[in-house]
Amino acid sequence: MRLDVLVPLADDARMTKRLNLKDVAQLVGVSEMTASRALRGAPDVSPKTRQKVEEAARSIGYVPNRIAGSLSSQSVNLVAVVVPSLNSYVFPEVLSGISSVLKSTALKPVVGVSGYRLDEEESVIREMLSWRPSGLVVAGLEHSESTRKMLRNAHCPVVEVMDTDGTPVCHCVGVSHIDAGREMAEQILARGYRRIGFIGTKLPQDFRALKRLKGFEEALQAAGVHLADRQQVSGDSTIQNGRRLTAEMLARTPDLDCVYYSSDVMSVGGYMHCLAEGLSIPDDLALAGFNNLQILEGLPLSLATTDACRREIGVRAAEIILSHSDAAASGWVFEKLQSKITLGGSL
Amino acid sequence: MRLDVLVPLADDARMTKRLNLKDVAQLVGVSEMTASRALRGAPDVSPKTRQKVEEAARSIGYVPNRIAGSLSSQSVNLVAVVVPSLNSYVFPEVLSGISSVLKSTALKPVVGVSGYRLDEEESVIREMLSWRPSGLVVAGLEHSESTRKMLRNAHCPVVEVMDTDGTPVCHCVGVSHIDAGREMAEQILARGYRRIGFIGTKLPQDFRALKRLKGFEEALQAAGVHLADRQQVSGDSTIQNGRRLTAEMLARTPDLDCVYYSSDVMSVGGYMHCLAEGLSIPDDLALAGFNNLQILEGLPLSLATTDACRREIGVRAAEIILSHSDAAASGWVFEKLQSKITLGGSL
DNA sequence: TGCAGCGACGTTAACGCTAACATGTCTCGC
DNA sequence: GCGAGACATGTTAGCGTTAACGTCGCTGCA
Repeated sequence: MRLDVLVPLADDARMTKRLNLKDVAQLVGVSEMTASRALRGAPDVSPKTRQKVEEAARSIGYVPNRIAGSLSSQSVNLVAVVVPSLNSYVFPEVLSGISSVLKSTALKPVVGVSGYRLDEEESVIREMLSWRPSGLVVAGLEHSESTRKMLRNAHCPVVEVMDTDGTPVCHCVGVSHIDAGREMAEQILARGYRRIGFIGTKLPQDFRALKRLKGFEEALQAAGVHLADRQQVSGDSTIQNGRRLTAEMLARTPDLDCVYYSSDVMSVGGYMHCLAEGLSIPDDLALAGFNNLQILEGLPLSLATTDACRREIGVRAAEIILSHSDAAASGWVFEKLQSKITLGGSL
Repeated sequence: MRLDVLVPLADDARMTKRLNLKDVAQLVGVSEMTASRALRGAPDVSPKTRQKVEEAARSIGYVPNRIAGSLSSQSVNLVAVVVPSLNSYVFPEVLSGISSVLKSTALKPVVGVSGYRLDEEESVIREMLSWRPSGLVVAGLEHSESTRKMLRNAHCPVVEVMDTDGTPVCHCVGVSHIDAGREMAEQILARGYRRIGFIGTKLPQDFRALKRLKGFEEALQAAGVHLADRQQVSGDSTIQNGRRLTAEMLARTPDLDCVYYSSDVMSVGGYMHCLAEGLSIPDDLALAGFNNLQILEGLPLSLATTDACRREIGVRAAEIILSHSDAAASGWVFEKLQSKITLGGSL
């Protein structure tokens, strides 16, 4: 009687035993400890034994159980990274900076998304800290009080990134968005524009966009200028929204000579509106955005923007985590990077 | 003698005790088990006790140790998601589909990035499986043999997404990229274009882009047409690269009447070249891309593309994970979604 | 020859939590 | 008043791994 057609194939994971170190060890004829050492590359294993263990593990398809390993060794080689969004073209570059530093180490980044909401951020951070990571990188300085408490109590280095306008819990790397807004306003004013609009998103918890607007308006006011128009959309930062809002704003306030956008994504939308309407930039309308996103490169016209040092922020954050992950290092790092304006041809 | 100026502040996490369930339980005066039940919302706890435990946990800032919890309960409420890249504007939308389904459940997505490299994919998947997730979603059907073995042995549902041209290890949700390439070629041919170029990236392991090219060329050949020119860049898919390659290709093959790009990001670059050079689309040059990315919306001209159903793929993948995460469910899901061409005004 | 020293392995006891079972305690119906 | 049953809580024994320490045999040198 053929059994193999009656019982499920051993190939089906559901039917196979969950493999553990003991299986590997027994197969080789050594203790679990020796197998563990061999697979981790720990010392005190003869080359011959090590090779046999590795072979056995491979042959049966053993995957170590890091849950047990981490519980035992009290160490987790993960760095939690909490960002508001992955759609915005902004944070992947921060991640890339982090990864580039971590990839030569034993640490791995793990991403969580907070959706620009402090309550969601709190639950994401709680979840990540419950895995006892070796470090935590979180975008922004604004958090709920419970979040702040968790961050203070976290037994790992915590780096708040992107922003320096506020009081960090611990380490901090970023740029000043108030300064960025202010500087762009000054450049705009210096070029003689006076009928200035602002277009952004309405996310009440996109604090950095609000800070840029704040700095921007302050600088305008210092020159006795007020925003001629201003609109914030409730949706995402998209090219389409940027285009639509620009059209609406120009319809409402036809004498605008310049628009400042909360993001390059939207300023590109403004540019598209101008292209479609045959408006000349900067003669008919000047445009400025923020972030120095990659989508700006390749446009026929170089749009004014401010580089937010996203990649460098990621790099520095990862470096701080590394240098503080041994509990030995102490001292808090507060690093204000200098954002850099590019004026391009749109101002 | 004042000790408090000599010993570090209790606020500093490094100096505080690592809190565990016992601390909470002792504070309330119950057993660890009762505290555990209370905090997990398990039954068999009186409302009064539950409240006291929750209060105590909050007051001392206790964060459960999910490593220990998962080891004990043999269950991890994480779903591993492995994608080639987060920069490409493509995968965040898959993630968003996954998250939208999972957010009403106890499961959380965890993202890993493989960088369009099978060896890196293998190590990322090994790492993720070593955390014993409740499910694994991975982009693509091409994997190293070891990866395939791990996926087969994984004691959790595995869903290969994006692509249906190949043999999945287990569940599969995606579209046929060969078909997508073929259909676009047919549309292009139907409109009378015959001098057709292809522009893409050179990533040898972006298998889906290769499949689109394959389907595209097959359909051309079926009509007796050959690619007039073709160039693959070694860098990323970027607007700038799309623009540059378009310029170079037109310089080399001036009589081109249509270009098919491996991605919308590049076709937008082609569009930018045309804008800058005053070329009329589609009269001077027709353009077609792939993915139906958000960046297409808001452009003055609607560019031809194929919608790859990215969000829906994410949604379905998450649903499959959910319905198979109890080991009871069985049967493999193979779901070929229908990609949809949009011709817009560029063909 | 004796023994320090080292390399290669094994043994034990956690790590922090939870499943499963055991133990009260209180209510209710007869 | 008393046992059945429901509920609230406690106890025990792992989960799979690793840190720390123990053991054993062998080498080399006095």
